[in-house]
Amino acid sequence: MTRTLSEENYLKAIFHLSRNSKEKVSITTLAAALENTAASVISMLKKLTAKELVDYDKKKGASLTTVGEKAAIDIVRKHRLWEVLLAEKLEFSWEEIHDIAEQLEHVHHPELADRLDKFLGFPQFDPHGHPIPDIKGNISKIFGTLLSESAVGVELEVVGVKDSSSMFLNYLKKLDIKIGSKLKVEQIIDFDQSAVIKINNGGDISVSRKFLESILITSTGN
Amino acid sequence: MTRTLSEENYLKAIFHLSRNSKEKVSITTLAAALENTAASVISMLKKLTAKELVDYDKKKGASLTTVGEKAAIDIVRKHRLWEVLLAEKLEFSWEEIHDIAEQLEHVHHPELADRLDKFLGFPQFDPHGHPIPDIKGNISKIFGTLLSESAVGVELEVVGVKDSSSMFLNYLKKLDIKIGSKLKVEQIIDFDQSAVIKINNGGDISVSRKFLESILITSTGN
DNA sequence: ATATAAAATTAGTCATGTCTAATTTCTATT
DNA sequence: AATAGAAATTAGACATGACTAATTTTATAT
Repeated sequence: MTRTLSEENYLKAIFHLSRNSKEKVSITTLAAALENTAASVISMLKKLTAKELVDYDKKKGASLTTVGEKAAIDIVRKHRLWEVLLAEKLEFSWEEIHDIAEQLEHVHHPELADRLDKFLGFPQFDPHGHPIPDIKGNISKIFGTLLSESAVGVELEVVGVKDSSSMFLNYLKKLDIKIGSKLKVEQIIDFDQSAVIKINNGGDISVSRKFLESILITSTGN
Repeated sequence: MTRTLSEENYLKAIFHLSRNSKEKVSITTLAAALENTAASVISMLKKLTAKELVDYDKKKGASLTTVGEKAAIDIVRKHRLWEVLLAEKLEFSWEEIHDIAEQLEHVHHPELADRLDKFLGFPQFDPHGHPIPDIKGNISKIFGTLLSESAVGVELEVVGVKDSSSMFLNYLKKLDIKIGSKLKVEQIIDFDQSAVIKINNGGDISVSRKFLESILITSTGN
């Protein structure tokens, strides 16, 4: 029951997409996420259905079976643990670790994740603020809320990002935003839902709605 | 110029085989090492020749170009560095690390090997006693000599193995032989070149010629 | 020198996982 | 209910990297 690289990437994509929207995933959505064609997606879903990793209903779309979900969580666990190692031990930066972890997550060994977990001191979150599934596959609820949900004028602290692309992370780097940074929403522009925010009590800057929806924060209680 | 998994495995195999025998490598030898057919080897050698990673002469066999050798050394460097991490940090045992490192060696990132090297404290040898190529690709001469070359009655210390297969390493584990173990060749049997050896000043045991040729030792000067 | 065995090569097949180009099936709107 | 547009599906092609089954070349022993 060894899984190919492609199979693992499909499982992971279905997992993330159905977690976001909480629904079954359509062919078109999957195709966009994986940057494949709809035809390719269909043929792979047939294969995964035959392997009983995926349930596919032409009306409602694809979802993971119990076995498929376990496999997906295992990959996500490895991805996030490797990210911690890359960032904390090998001193890679926020925007470099994702692409390396995309490769490392496919390394197979029954004990690898657990050994990593132990070596790293059982971290709860990866460097992007995402929860690391535990040895049993339990995933703690995401920590923090979206910056887009925050009230104006409240002191906030960055606890994670929803987008791990190096494009976004490089942008954050340029803005000097990292986990722990202080933010405050100064005003929301009705016209396009963009906002003016203050970073680390410094200058104001204008950001898009998409930006606000990509950052996880907690209120620091002020 | 990204290399596929298969390409990398061919480069590595040619590197190891031509290092052992110091000669160009034949199709048959490569096929045996990679557990592929001769036909498959030929078609891959054509591809690698077209990419200028390999020189292939039908009379003399295959060898690596300068670029090909650099690529091979890079893979070997990553393999051995990962083995150190797996053994020293993640507490995997001698016989487990090779197979995991076979996967990890194919993870690509321009700085990964150097970051690992630094984190691990610039190790000179991997857990099997093999030299780790440095950042420039220089490989220190192999440390130790073959147990098969040792004189009878001399106190010896294990510094490495030539065979990293889990089959051999499990055998060593059963015999309680690891790096640093004391050995002494008690006698050589003329008939089949097997030997009686003493392990850690304990009981005598009989081993084959093949065994003697798979262990690297130094004399402890007694 | 020639027969035989080993090694190398060629030709053609196959599985995997993509793709494009139709074609069919849904879905939403009028 | 008819229909336009979106989504899903099918059919067929292709690259990769394996394979088997001949066939040719090379090396070796008599």
